[in-house]
Amino acid sequence: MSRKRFPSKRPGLGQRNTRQRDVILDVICSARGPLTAAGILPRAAKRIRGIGIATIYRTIKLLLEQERISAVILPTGETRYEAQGLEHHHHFQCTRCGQVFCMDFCPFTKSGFARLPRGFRVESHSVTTYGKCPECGK
Amino acid sequence: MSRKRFPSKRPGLGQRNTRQRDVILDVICSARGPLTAAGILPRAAKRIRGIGIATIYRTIKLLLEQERISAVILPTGETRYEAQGLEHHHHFQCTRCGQVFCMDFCPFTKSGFARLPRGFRVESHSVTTYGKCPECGK
DNA sequence: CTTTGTGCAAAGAATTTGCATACAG
DNA sequence: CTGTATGCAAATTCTTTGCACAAAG
Repeated sequence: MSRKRFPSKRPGLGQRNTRQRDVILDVICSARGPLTAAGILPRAAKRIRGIGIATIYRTIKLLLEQERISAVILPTGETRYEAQGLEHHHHFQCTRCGQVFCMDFCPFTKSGFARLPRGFRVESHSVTTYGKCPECGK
Repeated sequence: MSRKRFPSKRPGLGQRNTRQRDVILDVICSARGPLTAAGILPRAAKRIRGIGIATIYRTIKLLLEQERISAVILPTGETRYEAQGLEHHHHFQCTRCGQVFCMDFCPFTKSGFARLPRGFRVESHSVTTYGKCPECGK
C-alpha cells in the first residue's frame, strides 16, 4: 500500500561504480522524455547484454535516493523517470500529443504565471500538497 | 501497463441494485477524503460481513464508468477514489499519518493561499498542469 | 426462472527480494 | 581478498478474472 518515499539508506549501498549504473543513468538522462522501467531495459540491454530488470529497478531506487533522477507519475498512474534538474519544477502534459514537459514555473509563488513558457495553454491542473494535518501538527 | 480508463461498457452490466454497490458508493462519498481500494474494504466490511476485495474493485470500475466517482492519482502513484461532482479542488496528504484531505483552495487563483484551512501546514507540493503545448496549440 | 452480481481463489502485471555468483576496489 | 552488485527466479503487492453459487427483478 503505502510505498516508502525515502527508504532509509542502508549503509554500504551505492558504493561502487558499475557499467550497469553508468549506462542506466545515461539512458535516462539522454532520453527525450521520461522513461518507464520497462522502457529503460531494452535501451540499456543494447549496451549491456543480459542486464536484468531487477538491476534496472535497484538502480532506479539508488538514483532516486541520490537525487540524480526523479520520478514522474502520469495521470494514468504510469511511473517514469527523468534526470533530476536542480531547480524546483513541475510538469505539463499535452492533452493532444501526450508529451510531458518540464516547466520551471511554480504556482506557489506570486509570479507563478509569469514563468509559464510562451505557447503553452493550461487547460487543467492537478495539485497535491504535503504537510501536517491538524491532528499530526501538534 | 496502460490501464484503461473507460473500458467499453459491456451491455448488461451495472443493471442491478445491490447492497454492496450502495454501501461502497456511500463509503466513498461520505469519507473525508479520497480512499484507496484497500481503505474502502474495511469500511464496507463493517456493514456487509464477508464482502470481498474483488467486489470493491469491480464496483469501483462500475462507478467510474457511470461517472459517479473519480480516481485521484497521487504523485506517489497511489490511486484513490472520491465522489464525483465535487467542486474544483485539490488534495493534501499528511506526511505523518498519510491521510488525504480535500482542500477547496486552488493555488491558481490569486487568493489561493487564503483558502488553506486552519491547522494545515504545507511542507511540499506537487503540481501537474495539462493543456496544449506550442505545437499542438496551433 | 433468467441473468447479473458476489465471494473465493487463482491468474496477471509491476516491483521487490533471496541467494549464489561476478566483479569493483 | 572482502564485501558490494548482478542475474535469475521466487516472492510481494495490487488488481483482474474464472467459476460456482447467491440473489435481483
